[in-house]
Parts: sequence; structure tokens; C-alpha cells
Amino acid sequence: MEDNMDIKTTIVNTLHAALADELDHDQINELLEVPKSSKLGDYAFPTFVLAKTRHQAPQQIAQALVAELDHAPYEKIEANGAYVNFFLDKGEFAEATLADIFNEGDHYGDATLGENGNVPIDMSSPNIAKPMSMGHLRSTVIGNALANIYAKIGYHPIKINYLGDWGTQFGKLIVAYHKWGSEAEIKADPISNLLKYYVRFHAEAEKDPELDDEGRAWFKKLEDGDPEATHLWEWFRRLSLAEFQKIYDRLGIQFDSFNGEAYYNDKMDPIVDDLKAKNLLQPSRGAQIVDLTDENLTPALIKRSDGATLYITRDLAAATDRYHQFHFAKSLYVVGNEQTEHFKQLKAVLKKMGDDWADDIIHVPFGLITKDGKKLSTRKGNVVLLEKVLDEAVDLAKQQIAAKNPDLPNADQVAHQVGVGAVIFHDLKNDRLDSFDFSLAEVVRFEGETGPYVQYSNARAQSILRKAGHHADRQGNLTIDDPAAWDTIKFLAEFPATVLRAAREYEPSVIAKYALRLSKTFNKYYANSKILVADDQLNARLALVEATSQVLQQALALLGVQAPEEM
RNA sequence: GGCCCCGUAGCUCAGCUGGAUAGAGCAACGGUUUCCUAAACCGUAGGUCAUCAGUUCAAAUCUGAUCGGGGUCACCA
Repeated sequence: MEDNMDIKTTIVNTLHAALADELDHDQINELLEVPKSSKLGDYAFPTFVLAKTRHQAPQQIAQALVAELDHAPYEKIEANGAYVNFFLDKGEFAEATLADIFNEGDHYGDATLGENGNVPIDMSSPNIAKPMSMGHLRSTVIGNALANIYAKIGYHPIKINYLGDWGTQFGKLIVAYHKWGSEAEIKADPISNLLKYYVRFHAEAEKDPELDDEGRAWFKKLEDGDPEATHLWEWFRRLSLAEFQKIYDRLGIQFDSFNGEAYYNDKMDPIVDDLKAKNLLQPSRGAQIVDLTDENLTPALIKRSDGATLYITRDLAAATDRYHQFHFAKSLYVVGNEQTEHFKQLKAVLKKMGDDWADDIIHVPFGLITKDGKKLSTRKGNVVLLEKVLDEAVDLAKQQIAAKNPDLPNADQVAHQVGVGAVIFHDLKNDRLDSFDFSLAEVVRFEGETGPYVQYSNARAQSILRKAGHHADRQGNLTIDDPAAWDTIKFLAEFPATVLRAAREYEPSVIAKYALRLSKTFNKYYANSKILVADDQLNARLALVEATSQVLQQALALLGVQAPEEM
């Protein structure tokens, strides 16, 4: 049951035997690195640090070390310049890795780090009466991937869709509906008509500022429980949720909670009272604030001059509520980078209130998506509709199937898996914080570093297994020493460490990049080596194909991307 | 202006805790299919890692400044 860490430990011990007077185990472990090219071995020890104490050139030290070390556990050890390069016994390593993957199955790469701690994840959070845009997609798919990743390492994620279902915009919407809307229009196409009213409201309010006052007045009515306002609000909310659900179904994402902003309406007073009791609240320019100058932050605005609550008031209530409900190990907020300041304020206020658990609140920011270099704005109608993008991607996938694999059964289902997979993968493959300008052509690409490329790699692996007609024998020969297969085997062994890194950095792209690298090495192997030939390593090769497919599927599953067996 | 993020090939980006000739994909050009799906594979071409200074045996990677792009800076969320 060897894995990466054990091998590294073995190498550290080998080196320590010769370096006991100079370096301890930890120091050697720190220095040990993985060479860029596997031609240079699997692990390398740089000797520069010994140059001073030994008063020798690093090259000489490397050669001297090679002569001293125990070569037995390795294929070979070589001095190359200032480095001591270790080459692992390929057959033995392959056998250990493949056996590991088979024994653990879908649990390969699992960890118990989380000890079942709750991790609420604030994600997606679309606004009622507005269509979901590419921006909401980011929060949705990053949050979903993090939930999967955290579940894999032993946490208990709780996916919370913090709907934007409260605020002045509803007053505006009610006004707009009264003036220009109709029940029939909304029933026919809820979101696009509600959006139409909303956009028109903002256009007309430019000329007629009194509209804004009317909007505020209607929102006030809503807050005071006016029956008509409440009825309209409930109606808009219900229709919007139904529309959102269609998109979530297509994306294959479920939530544990839809407690949006409105849910916290009656939970803010205790927070405000608590702030008062702790002498944190102070009047300023007619409003109520918490001063944060000592934290080098702008003041947190708790109540407007007209007494209404604000975003942070609600978030304080939500954070507190989540803490009492879940006693979370961590509380994640997958929200755009432009709100970094807000979360700093949120944590700072909680800390002032004595809530030390605020340290466990983690804002997971992501970069801005622009269109033609400009920020997307619902009000200005400058949006990229997620639904359209998904439609486009699925259509294109259908065309590809018709051209490349016309006899494919379940073509429609596969087109959905591939099209949606492409969109999700595209959003997850880059560093979260990178901003990018939206390009439909780029999002629906199926070649190169894309989701479909990974899916295709897996589909080919599945195809081989079908042709073979049987599974690899787990008790049989798993010792594959073909150099062409070596990179694939090494990447397979790296999966558990990769999952941990993705979790540590709150970075799904780590998994996406891993899936791409594994696909690439596998495709290279596939293109140059014949797998289904009857010789003494057939079983080992089949095992490699099966293990690769298994890990690719795992990686895709973590990202929330489906893996068709044929495409 | 203060604070935050970013600046690597024509374009989109990798580069983990500093280490051996800076890597992919797309686009361009050329090649591979009687053989497990060519949504693939191989090759050619393409870079003063924004600039300058510092720390170090070693800097794309760490520190500071400068330039450039984006975000944000109280009654939106």
C-alpha cells in the first residue's frame, strides 16, 4: 500500500543515511523536489546547500552522494549536474498505484481531514426577477465543485442558495409592473418580461426621478406587510425560482437550502440590539454605523438614515444564524472579488462583537466576467444569458455528434452532457481570480484544453474496455514497466495530493488542470501504444486504462461535469 | 488619491512550498487513419516572464518602487 508520501519518505531515509551529520529528515524532505521532465528522474535532490559546509562544488557533491547511497529500492540513482536524481522502480510503483486505485474504487483520494465538520457554502445567489447570467454561473459551479471537493476530504458541505429576494428593487418592480406590465405577459415568459419592466424602469427613472421615490415607497409597503405588495413579491419569487430550477436541473446542481435574503428579515433586530448593547453602533450623518477605522476599513453601514437595513445587516444575521444552526468548521462565501471589502467588514464587525468564529468565514472570490471589455449590467441590459449559452453549447454538441459519430445511441443525452460539460469546465479551468472577457466561441470550444477533451479521453478508455470484453483481473499482473505508460501512472498516483491542494486553496481549477494533464498523457500513450494485444502485460495495460478512466470520472465528478461512456 | 486583484508566446492561460534548457491550448504552417472513436497524436514557428532595484549559491516565483489594466472607497447587493 505504497503511495506518494511513503516513497518520498523512503528517499528521505536513503539520503539521510549519508547526510545525517548535515541535515535532518525534515530539511531533506523540504529540499526534495520533482524534476520538470521525467527524463531527469522522479525525484531530485539539489546539493547546493551542502556546498558551503563541504567546501566542494555541488556537482562533485552529487557524484559523491550517488556513490554512498543505497541503490537497492530504486531503478537507478544518477548524478546530473548539481542534482541527485532518483528513478523509481516503474513496475513496482505501477503495481502499487493500480492496486491502490482498485482497492479504493470511487474512494480513491478520499481523506478524513474534515472530521464531518459542517461547511455551509454561500453560492449561486441569483436575483429574483432577473435572468441568470454568466456571473451567477461562476458562483454556482465553483461553489458546487468546492462542495464536492470538501465532501471528498471528509467535510459535510451545505449548499445554500442565498437568493437575492429582498430589497428596493422589488418596489421598483412593482411600480413598473403596475405601469407597463400584465399578468398574461408574465405568465408567458416570466423572467424576460420582469427584466423588461426592470430595465424600462431604470431608463424612465433617468428622466423622471419621482419613479425612484415611488419604488422606495412600494418597498416600504412590502416591508410593512402590505397584502398587495406581498402577493406580488411571492408571485415574482415563485415564478423566478421555477425558472432558475430549470437551469439548475440542466447543470445537475442541487441545493440544501434556498434561504435567501428575505429569510433573515426577522433576524436582524437581535443583531442590531446586540451591536447597541456592546456600544459598537454610533450615529453618523444620520445613519447608524460601526466604525472600523482601527481595521483600516470604511465604516460598516448598519442602518440607513431612514431606518432601513442594509446588505451587511442582513449578512451579519445570516452569518450568525448559520453559526448557530451548523456550528460550522468553515463557512464559505463564493462571491465576486468586487465584494472583498464587504467581507472584510463583515468579519471585522463580528470580531468586535466577540464572535471569534468569524475567523472561520472564508470569502472565496472570483474574477469579473466582462462583455466587450465592459462590466455586465442587468440594469443596462448588457447581459449574457446563461440559458442561451447552454442552448448554444448543446446545439453545437449535437452537430459534432452528427458529424463524427452519427450512430451514437442517446445522442441527445450525450449532447447535453458534452455541451453543458464544456460550459462548466470552461468556467472552472482557470484560476478563480482571473477575470475574462466573455467569448461564446471560447466557451463552446470542444478541442484542446476543454471539458469535452477530458470526456473524450474517458470515452476512448471506456471503448477499449468494452472491446476487451472483460475487466482487468485485480489479482493478476499489474506490473507495467512500459516507459510510455510511466507519466500516466505517476499522474494517477498524484490524484489524492491534488484533491487536498484544491481544497486547501479553494481552487477547483487545480482539479480541472489535473484532469487535462492526465488526459493528455493518456492520449499520448493511447496514440503510440497498442493496448489490446495478447502478451504478459495485457492485464496490466487494461488495468491502467481502467484506473485512468476511473480517476478521470472522479475528477470530472468533482467538477460537476458528466462523463459519457461514448461520445 | 487610499486599499485590493492582475500584467508570462499574436490570442487564452499553466508554472505547486524560489532551483537544472520558461510550458500548454487556440490561431499559422506541415505530417499521422487497412490499426482500441482523428473531439486525437506528432512536428515547425513564436517569449528581454511589464520595467527597475533588492534578498539569495539560485528569482517568472520573495521584497520595495515605477508603469499599465481592472475592482472598490457610507445610505445598491
